[in-house]
Amino acid sequence: MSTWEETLSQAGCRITESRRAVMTVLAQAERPLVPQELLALGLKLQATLSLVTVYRSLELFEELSLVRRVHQDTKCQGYLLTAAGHRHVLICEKCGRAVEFPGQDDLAALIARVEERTGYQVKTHWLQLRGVCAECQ
Amino acid sequence: MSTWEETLSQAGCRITESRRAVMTVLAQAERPLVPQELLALGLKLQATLSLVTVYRSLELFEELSLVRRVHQDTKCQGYLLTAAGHRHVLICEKCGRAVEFPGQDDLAALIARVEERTGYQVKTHWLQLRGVCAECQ
DNA sequence: TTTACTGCAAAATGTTTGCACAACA
DNA sequence: TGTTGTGCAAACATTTTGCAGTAAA
Repeated sequence: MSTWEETLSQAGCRITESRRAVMTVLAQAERPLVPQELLALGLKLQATLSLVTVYRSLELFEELSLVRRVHQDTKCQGYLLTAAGHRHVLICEKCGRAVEFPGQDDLAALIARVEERTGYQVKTHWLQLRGVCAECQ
Repeated sequence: MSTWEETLSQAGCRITESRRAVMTVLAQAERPLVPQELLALGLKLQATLSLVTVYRSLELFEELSLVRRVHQDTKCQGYLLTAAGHRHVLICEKCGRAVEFPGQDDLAALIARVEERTGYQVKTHWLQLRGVCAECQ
């Protein structure tokens, strides 16, 4: 039983073919996929998969922190499997390939300075980088 | 003639009452506003303003870097006036009030490290903080 | 007076919901 | 066997487009 299946079980949710299809597609993806893409690829694994179920699966997975949404200029509905402990995303602007990297410590100083200057109390942060991957350079 | 009007003129665009309304509303806003909100507030300044025009104005303004889109968990269509030279946004999770702050230098070291580790060539970055503003604490 | 801009209506997209049936535990 | 989950259809929300009239320059 894989990690995500355990997470689902422990949350009282069932392991279904549809959810397995969505998860498998996400696990094989190198770039953020939108619901429509997930449906198209998922249909190869589960012939009766529907867009509605993709949406509902993503909602559940996001709640359980199994996947994360990636926001980009034009589309904000790309989903990526969550890499444990890692927080930030770097996306290739040519092929869309995404990698995650850790980095919360690097921002501590910056955040402290911003808090002092603005009077805000910073709770969460969100950093996203865009560039060109090794193969597309 | 204000700065945004000059920018529009130089781009060969006209200064219209509708665009003036949208810009005025944005200038007075303390938090990101979505098209619907811009319409509602803009109607007080320009009685014939339409949602279509709000969308078209925002598209133009964004192209000219007069406004920027702010992405949040639930909505990604909030617009904010661009503060010259400043890059990052900090939003209060209680009242929505947003402030911008400079900060590109702080990330240079982090970016250099990520480039080395991933092989990517980083072009742009995007940092957004969420917290509680002084008044909401 | 020219032509960029606007509003309307409608189309195109994207997302959510109600409901009866299916299938996981 | 009892729910939870699914697919369908339809509702809903959001964004875009075609077009004729309007108003900036």
